[in-house]
Amino acid sequence: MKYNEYKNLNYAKVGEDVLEFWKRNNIFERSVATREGNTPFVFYEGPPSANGTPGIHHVMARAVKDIFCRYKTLKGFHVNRKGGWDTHGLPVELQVEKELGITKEDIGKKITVEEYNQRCRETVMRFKNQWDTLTEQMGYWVDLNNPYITFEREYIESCWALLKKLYDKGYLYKGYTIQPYSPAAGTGLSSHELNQPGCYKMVKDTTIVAQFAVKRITRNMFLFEREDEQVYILAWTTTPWTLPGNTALAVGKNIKYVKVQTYNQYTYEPISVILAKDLVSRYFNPKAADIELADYNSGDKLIPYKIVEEFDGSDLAGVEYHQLMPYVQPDKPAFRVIIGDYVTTEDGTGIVHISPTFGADDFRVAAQNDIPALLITDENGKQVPIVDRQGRFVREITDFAGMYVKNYAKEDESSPEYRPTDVKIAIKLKEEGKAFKVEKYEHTYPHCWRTDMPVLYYPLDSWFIKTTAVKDRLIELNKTINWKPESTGIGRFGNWLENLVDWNLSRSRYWGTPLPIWRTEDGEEEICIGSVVELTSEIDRAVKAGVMEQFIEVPDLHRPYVDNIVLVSKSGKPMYRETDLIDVWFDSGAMPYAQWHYPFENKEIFEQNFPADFIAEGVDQTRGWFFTLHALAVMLEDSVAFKNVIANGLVLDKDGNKMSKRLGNAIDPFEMIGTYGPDAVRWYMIANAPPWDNLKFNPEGVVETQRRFFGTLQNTYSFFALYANLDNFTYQEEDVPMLHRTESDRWIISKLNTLVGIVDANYEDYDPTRAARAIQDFVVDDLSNWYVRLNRKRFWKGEYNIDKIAAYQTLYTCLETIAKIASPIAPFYMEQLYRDLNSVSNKHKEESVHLAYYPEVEKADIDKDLEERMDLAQTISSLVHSLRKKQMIKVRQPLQRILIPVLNDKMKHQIAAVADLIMSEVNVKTIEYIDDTSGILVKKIKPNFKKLGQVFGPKMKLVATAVQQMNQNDIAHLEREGGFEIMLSDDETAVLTPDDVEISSEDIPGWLVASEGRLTVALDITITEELKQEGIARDLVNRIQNLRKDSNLEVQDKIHIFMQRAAEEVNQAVVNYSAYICAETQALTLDIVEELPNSTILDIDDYTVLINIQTDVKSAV
RNA sequence: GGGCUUGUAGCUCAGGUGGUUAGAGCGCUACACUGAUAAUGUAGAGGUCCGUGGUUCGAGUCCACGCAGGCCCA
Repeated sequence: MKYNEYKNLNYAKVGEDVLEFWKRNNIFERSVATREGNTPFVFYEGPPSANGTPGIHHVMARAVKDIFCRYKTLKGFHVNRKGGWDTHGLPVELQVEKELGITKEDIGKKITVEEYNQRCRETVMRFKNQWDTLTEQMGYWVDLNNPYITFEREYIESCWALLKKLYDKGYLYKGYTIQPYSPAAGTGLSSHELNQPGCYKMVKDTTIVAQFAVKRITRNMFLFEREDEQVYILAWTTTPWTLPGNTALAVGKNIKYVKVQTYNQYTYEPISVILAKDLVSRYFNPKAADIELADYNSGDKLIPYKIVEEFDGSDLAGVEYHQLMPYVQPDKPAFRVIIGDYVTTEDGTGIVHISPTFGADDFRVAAQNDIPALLITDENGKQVPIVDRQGRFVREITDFAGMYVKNYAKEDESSPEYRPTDVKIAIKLKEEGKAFKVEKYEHTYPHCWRTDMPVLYYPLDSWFIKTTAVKDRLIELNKTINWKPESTGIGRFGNWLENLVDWNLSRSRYWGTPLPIWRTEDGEEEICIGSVVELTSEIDRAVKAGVMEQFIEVPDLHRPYVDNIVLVSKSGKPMYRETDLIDVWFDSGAMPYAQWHYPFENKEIFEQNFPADFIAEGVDQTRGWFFTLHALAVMLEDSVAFKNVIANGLVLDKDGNKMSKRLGNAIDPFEMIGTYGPDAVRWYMIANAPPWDNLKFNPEGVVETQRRFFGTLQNTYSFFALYANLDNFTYQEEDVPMLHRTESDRWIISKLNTLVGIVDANYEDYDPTRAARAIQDFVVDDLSNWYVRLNRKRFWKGEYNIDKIAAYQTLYTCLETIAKIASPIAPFYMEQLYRDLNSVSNKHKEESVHLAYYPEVEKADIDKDLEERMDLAQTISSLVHSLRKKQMIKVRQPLQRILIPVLNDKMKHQIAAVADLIMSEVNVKTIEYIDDTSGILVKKIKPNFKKLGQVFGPKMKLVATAVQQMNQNDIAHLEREGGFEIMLSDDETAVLTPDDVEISSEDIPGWLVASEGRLTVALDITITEELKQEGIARDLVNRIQNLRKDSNLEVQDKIHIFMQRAAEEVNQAVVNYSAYICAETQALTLDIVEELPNSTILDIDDYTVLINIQTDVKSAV
């Protein structure tokens, strides 16, 4: 059995071959099955939607998921991964509408709801094949055979069961939200409809800056200076018709406000007004600033003003004022100043008038501050706003009752009698002294695309889940979730929970999970259906009661089928389904339950798989999937839904721009994988930036990863395989005890074990990037560039002895361990590596690395001293190399010795232990150590700032100066006595200990030195005759090796060398080093001849040498 | 506008709890090596650590205010 050897490994082909192997041998299924009965590691798949093609960012997101599932499998956990598909929602609907060339209006007219939904069902899985292919090719292991699909009957039934549970707990209620509404068309508009071109138009509206009179109560007295002072808060509105609905005023927390004394320009009354400081100049003419308030005469054009006080927005919060237009009274305390997060000083007065029924922001801040909306009770006893659905003021608004708030009656606006309602309101406020300023203002305003009439923001019926009822629990449990990165959990998600509003479930659409609530027309009675069985029996009742003509089986829980069902209430009235669909986020948030058709079946499976140990999705899901999972889990199970979560960032193009098909900068994942193979793509994405940072995806980076990491690893394996095959090393021998292995063997094994621990800790901490980087650094720097480089000869030279076996075993262990610990990130390549090794050695019974187990850290094999001295060896070698370089002495020229000043015994022993390595690496004969006793060391002293800073603090500078002024004698004194007194000032001294400073050797007089940190190395550059000859010998070896290579000789081929007599130094070198040359070049004989035809001319420094090598001695000469 | 996040060499990124010469890889330049060779090694050039203030004996690191990019929300 031989180790596979590859020429020009094709990484894409590795992917294909390994995939084939996995499929043939059911490796994925077995990686789950072989862990059956072990502790489960629960993973939830956030379902993608297959109505679009997958992009490169999906590779990123899924690589992250895959890594931890594979890792946990290696650690022995039982990791089920059920796939899933998200199938409902607006994107599908829009795509279908676009393809059919229809709009929402046409549904139910040009096309039946049934046909429409059928189209959606077909469209949503259109690219499923592409998704499946990508899943396979990128190596994302997830069960695609039994996925959950959100449009399936069982799935929807589970959603219904959950909704009913919420309903029974009192968490489901009908309320309203503020939505764009067209009174002329009598319908709500989606934001999508509003974004149709031409909907936003320039209009000229009457705007009012209204004066809200501050109440003269104790709470507000800080705003008043005099008994008779009238203090008003100014607020601007472009929709005066909303003023009767005012219940609050909003200020910005950090905005500066001022109180200004002035006069009302319509009534000439003296007033004090409050507005944002930055906007004073917009309402007051600076020319009037110098006029005394007392000099004002009624009717003067220039109105004097005086800024008398300044406040922060937060000071104003809580100030109460008198209702501006007291037609209707609220049912709770209102009319006070609140903080609004969206208030600016860009226009208006920096104070915003709040009318909760007519603005979405208004509604939200009012709800957050417990400010009621102004509602009246209609003839049905229903609470309704003060503007009806036709856009008219209700009866209660006496002065304006029945008037359209906008011109929905299509009156002739050019007629001299025509007065918009807004103007009438302005006139009334002017008369009452409540208008500070009225003017026309031109701005854009949305219009209904069908009627061309202005849209109102208006409360429309909506079903809600009362998430605010469990807000504290949501926050509390969120704190137990391990978020990566942490800031998403406490920041983005935490803030979202802090500012929670009830979850608006309603969607006025067709393709989605229907709301399972039936109501009587008066809304008095209702039922929430929680299962198909319940629905069937209710239908049965309805048929018996006669509200339905005949019994129908429910074939599909979608619209329109459920809409055709009429149920009967307790009192015998017909109940119709609330036509809303529910938010698709409910579908995905329900997946922990619905994927198992829980609670109808699989109770045990559900319980074993809840909550999830781990989920991962894009950070854009924070308020989507992450929230709905969390909210449902808290409300239904009083539990978190997931314990660990990675919120990954975006994948941008190499310039940091968002990828889009339109801009043409989108990267095709299939092309990437096809070109570079799945492993390099995955490794690049994971190693380049932490998943939660945005990734600037540059294909050149993939190339680099492939070359630098996979290339190096593959080179190392090839090197191993080449010689192991020659020596028939199959790891059949007993492990060579560590004691009998070389320093470098023990070093790399020590490093390897350290690595295994680091990588384990990083995976455990859900930080794949650090894991990948640690592996990469080990492979490139430690294993390849140091261990293999230093030990090459042990592999290809000499007989198959214990030292050679130790080398093979060591390198084998490193490669195999890397295969295991890197397999979660690069599952294909590492599989091949593992199998290439294991199929020869049969060390493991598992035929796949993904069935194997994560290696244990052999603590006994970790030797920190050894790692430290190898560091020393590397640094010393590097210093010597740099000295050689400066002197232009090539490494092949041996040198006699290097000198290393040692500061203590430990350092000396540490270096001595790796002296052989250093000597062979830098080609010198001996290392000499010099210490204090030599008397030639020049030492350098530097303060230990960290330590001294803590002691001396502000006097640090004095200490530092004193330390730097110490001479050689002082340093010696300090070292000898363990203390040294320094002068800080004339009358202040301090005693230093050796710990307070760092002492290093600086120079060796008369030598060529180089230093780094505390290490200094001196090189003896004398080249004796003997060294010179050895250098020539080594050069000859080198040239002969080249000749061997050029002649295409195999590594093990023996040769005969003939050299024509050359310069005397060369001849001498050949004679003296004949044995060495022969050994190195696998030569059986080396002869100097007088005449050598057919020879190769070699240039060695200044010499010319004629050489001929032959495998057959007879053909020579 | 708000919340979160990023900003360090031409590029991609490291830089626990503050410590005085800010690092790596790639790229660039020069040299070396040549039985791992479509490799490798050594050296060099390259930095207002986004800006401005502040805290401190000492700030890439802590604080404040900005600037620029990104995401989510409005």
